[in-house]
Amino acid sequence: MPRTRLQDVAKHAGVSMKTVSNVVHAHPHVSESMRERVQLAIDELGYRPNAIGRRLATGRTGLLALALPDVRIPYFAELANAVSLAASSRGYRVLLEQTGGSLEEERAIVSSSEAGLVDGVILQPSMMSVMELAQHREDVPVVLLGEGAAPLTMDHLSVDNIAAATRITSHLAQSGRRRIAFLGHEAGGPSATSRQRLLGYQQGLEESGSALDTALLIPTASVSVRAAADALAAALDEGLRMDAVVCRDDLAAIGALRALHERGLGVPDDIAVTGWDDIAMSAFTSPSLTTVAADMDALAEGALDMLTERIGGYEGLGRHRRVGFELRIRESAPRA
Amino acid sequence: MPRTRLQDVAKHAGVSMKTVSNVVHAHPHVSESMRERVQLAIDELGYRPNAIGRRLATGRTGLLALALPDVRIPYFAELANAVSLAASSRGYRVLLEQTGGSLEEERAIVSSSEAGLVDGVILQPSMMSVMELAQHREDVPVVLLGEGAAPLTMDHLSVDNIAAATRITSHLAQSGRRRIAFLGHEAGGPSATSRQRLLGYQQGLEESGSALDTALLIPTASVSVRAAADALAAALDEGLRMDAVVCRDDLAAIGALRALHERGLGVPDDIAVTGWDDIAMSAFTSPSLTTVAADMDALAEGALDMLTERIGGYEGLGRHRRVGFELRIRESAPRA
DNA sequence: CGGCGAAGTTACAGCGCTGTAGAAGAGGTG
DNA sequence: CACCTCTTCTACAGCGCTGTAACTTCGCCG
Repeated sequence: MPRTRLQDVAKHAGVSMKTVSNVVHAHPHVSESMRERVQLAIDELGYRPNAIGRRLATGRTGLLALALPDVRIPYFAELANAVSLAASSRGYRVLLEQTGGSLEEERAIVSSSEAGLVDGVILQPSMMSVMELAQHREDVPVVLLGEGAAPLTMDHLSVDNIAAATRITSHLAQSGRRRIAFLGHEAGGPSATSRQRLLGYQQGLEESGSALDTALLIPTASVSVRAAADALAAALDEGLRMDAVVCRDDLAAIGALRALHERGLGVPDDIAVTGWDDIAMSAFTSPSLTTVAADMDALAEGALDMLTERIGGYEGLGRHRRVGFELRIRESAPRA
Repeated sequence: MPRTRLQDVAKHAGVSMKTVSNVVHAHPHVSESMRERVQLAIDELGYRPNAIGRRLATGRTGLLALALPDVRIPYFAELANAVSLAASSRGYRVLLEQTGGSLEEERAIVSSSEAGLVDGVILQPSMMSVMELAQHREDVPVVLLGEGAAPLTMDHLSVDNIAAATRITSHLAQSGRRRIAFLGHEAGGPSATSRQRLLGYQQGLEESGSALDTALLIPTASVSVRAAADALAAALDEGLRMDAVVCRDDLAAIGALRALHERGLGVPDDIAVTGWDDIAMSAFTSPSLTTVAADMDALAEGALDMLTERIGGYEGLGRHRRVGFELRIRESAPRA
């Protein structure tokens, strides 16, 4: 049997479709008696408005796409959670799109062959270049997240990774560490994120008067716990010595903890370790991780704000905003 | 300026709208010359079909809702990833709905006031009762995931948690453990999942001839690393002794590792620990975790299969399927 | 007591697309 | 060459809803 439609309710109540529509959406200018009559008909027929019909008529879908590499990476899970909450508080629902960090998938997101499905897109690019992003068709508003460079024409939210890396490196230097390694940038050319963290690391070393020793830069085959553990293990086994490791992210830090533990090296006594992202787990590793925590709520709220403004018709140039961060000092790299 | 519509392309190419539609969807019975002519018009005008219009006309949206408590919990992130991949291989896209484990949110999912938005729902319920689930309006196909009891009328996929808990408990007993504790069921009345794992734990003890000591049942205030660490620490500090801990999930196990480490207890030498879910992290904790791994791909594929069958019109009774699991034996509870 | 504005309600034309039925054209047969 | 069968294409009516404009009441003022 076909579902009851607005029309059926209207007929049943003996009123126009539009009046039923007004009752459903609690529009003003509907008399109390009419509201009751229509509501009765709605209840009797068990009417539920059809989302698609409305969406077609209004042109708004109430849907946002959130495109990120992989929700299994804890940072992105946190992001998905924050965006999802921020979206639903504004009446939007979130379509989860995993790009797997692949160029094709990212391209598919920004120039989807189908239009009109989502009102806006929140994209955390990892492969697309600025130029390519800039050339995307302006059909749907896009907010960019993350550390990559963003075109002037698009909204962008990021954390000042250079500043954060400088801070965390300085923190290690101030607590007396002298040979501070960096672990976890991609072996096959660092991502924009890794690059910024490396720059900040370098700046932190300079500010504290330490020399940069490129031997202390330990790349990994991929962004994963295993790759980080393997890479650090190999470096140690080859005789590389250090008294601190700035890790590209918490996953790498967890890999580092594992590799150090296996070799009987104490953290933080022999080697201090820092992570990045403040994933839930980082408070519970042994030792717990000193890490950089981005203001995730500000990130999600900011993205939603910019996106809703664009959806609302704002046409200005791209806004490039930074959200805050803080160091969470825990056991793996305590204060001096 | 308004977007170009099917109609515009049709006019531009001097053909009917339907022909353009046929070209767009690569329907058969379109001559080659016509296809070229229409394609040219499409390219010239930069036409992109509007998803909503089609959805209204066909009645299918190509959207599925995935409702789960919280993507930040690693198990659910893995699930979201698997479902998302399985869905996109079938041409569906996934709407992420977080219920926060709250009854209201779960109810809102199954009896959403808006119809027609999604073609189907995959729901991992945590609070709703069988009866309540059964009474939901039959507007949209639903597949249930997880260990809760499911109504006969609805499709359901689960892992045999009792069998798995029996296996992992037996594993501990076989490796010589005698005082095996259970950590992590909810203090305020265990969830269906915890209940089954407890039952399996009990059965595993029985099969190996160990007595059940209810003092070894250690509930936690919530399902989290912190709560588990706190609960186990408190139990140890009160003098409770054990030589193994079956944890409700990997998060609890990580909390346990932490609590044991702080007290100088060796894992697995003094106390063996097992987890559940085989989250990515569990291979990299120190020691790495012996854990139960559900066949996540089978779970996602199975859910999609059942859902697409329902969407395709299957009207039979609910199918209740089990997916496999295996023990991943790692350092925290090695083979005897 | 006619006239006027506001409140409440209705009719109708789309939003952009597809399914159906059938027209037009191409090709083959007796 | 009339007739029939395919194939290709078109016209049109929705899918379920909302925005707009117009219409009807009604209370109230001069």
